[in-house]
Amino acid sequence: MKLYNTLTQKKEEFKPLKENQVKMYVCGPTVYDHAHLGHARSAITFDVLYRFLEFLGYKVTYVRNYTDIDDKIIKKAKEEGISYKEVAEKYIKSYEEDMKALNVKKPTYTPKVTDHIKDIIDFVKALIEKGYAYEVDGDVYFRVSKFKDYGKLSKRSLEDMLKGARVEINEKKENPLDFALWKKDKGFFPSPWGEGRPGWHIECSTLVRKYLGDTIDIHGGGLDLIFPHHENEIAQSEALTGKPFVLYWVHNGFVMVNKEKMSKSLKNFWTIKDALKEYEGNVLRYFLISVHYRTPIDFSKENLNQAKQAFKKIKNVYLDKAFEFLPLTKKEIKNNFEYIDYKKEFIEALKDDLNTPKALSVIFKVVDKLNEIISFGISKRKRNEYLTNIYEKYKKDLKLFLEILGFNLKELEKLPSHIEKEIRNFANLLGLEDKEDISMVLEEILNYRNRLRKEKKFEEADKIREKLENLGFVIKDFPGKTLYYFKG
RNA sequence: GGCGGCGUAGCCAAGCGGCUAAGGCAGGGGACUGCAAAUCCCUUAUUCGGCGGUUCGAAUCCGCCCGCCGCCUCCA
Repeated sequence: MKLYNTLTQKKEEFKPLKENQVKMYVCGPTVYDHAHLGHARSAITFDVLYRFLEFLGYKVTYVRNYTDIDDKIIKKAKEEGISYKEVAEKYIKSYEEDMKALNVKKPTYTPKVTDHIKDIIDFVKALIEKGYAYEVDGDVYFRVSKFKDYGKLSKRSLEDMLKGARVEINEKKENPLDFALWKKDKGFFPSPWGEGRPGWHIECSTLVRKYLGDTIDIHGGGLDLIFPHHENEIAQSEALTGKPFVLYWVHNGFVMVNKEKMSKSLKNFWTIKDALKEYEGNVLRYFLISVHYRTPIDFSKENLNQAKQAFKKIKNVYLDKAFEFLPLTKKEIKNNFEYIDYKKEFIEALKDDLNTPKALSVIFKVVDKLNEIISFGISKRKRNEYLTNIYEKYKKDLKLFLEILGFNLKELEKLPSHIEKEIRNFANLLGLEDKEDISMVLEEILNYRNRLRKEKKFEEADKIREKLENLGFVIKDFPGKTLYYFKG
């Protein structure tokens, strides 16, 4: 497949270091608050990449870290009067809930920084030994001037950066651009330089090396991490190992609100939890992948509602069982349907730098085909083997495509618990036996209703239909059988 | 100032040198249905921010201009 590489600023053919094996690292959240839609975009972008690479047959080792020690976490802990560990724990839990709701597949490893302090210290020690770092009064800094490739990812020279002014003046540093590897801080972790804690960038370099090795295939994150975070990671890692750190740098674009970046400081963010109150996880996923991952995406309720409507079309056909309920005939039914295999088109779209909008358009082609067949079958009031075969193939393709893009199919078919409760109450009211499986309960109701229809007690039967429709079900009667699905 | 990105129908969004400019949302007309929902058929950009240039041929390449945004400080 092709991937855009920030380092070369080109779309490149993706060739991992080891054939059929991919090592991927993505910067996870700093856990000091609930994650917002920007975090969701990053998580979902790389989730789709992860799933797609696996689909292509690669064995992927995917690592996403939790930065659970940092200035902001400590600040938050002070504000709330709890320990930094409690803050981190709380928001890791929150993040994991969000990931679950968005159906983001668990990475192979999700290490926490505080579980790897020793590795970090070893890393820093080695950098000092090699002359790439120096200690001043309990702090350790990276000596930027010693690393000749500094700036190669963000495309800026040391002179440019200095001219950029806004560089913090720190008397301790040899060069204002040197960055902290270790920060002196009482009460944290013992080290050869006294008690302290890791600087911001060192944790990723350390964890990459520990879990994946000196050179990895893909390193991802939001565009805003290019500088300084990823630039500094390169400096640390390549200074230590002398080997290329990352083959493909992949960065996702921002979530925008009114043409401004969604961010904490602008206070224009929606947390994932806020969004989930109004939109199901599948809809948020649809919204976020309906734009190519490198293009900025505009967040607004209007756009989210469009995504909701669009996704509903997919959902409807996915759940529609009308065709399967049509009576099967051996006779030929004159038609000009033929199966078109869209798999290649779908896969090619994703192979082209993860073109998810294009992939979605292929899904709609399959959706249309299915709807055409269903509609045709209903108009003839029957189906045959030929049509059923095509129908089933399309249905299978649809399922496959939705799975690759990470949609939660189980969630699609699941009934909201309050609806389930109402159904049970209703069955009870009709004097029907309660069953554990809710679909069995529904069958009971519909069987009961069909007996009424047989006895020509239409008025009562219609009342039952009305009740189910009010609960959000689509009810369609066919000779001897009744079709239902929950549309919400 | 340095580096990077964006501008395609009412809205969202693919396309990145050549078949009739994908797809979705919204809208209009028709069909099906007792009604509704879902769905089907038809319909919605001679044109891709502007102006030049390269080319047999450009939304796609080059130049200039206009507008918007991001990074350069913590940030997905």
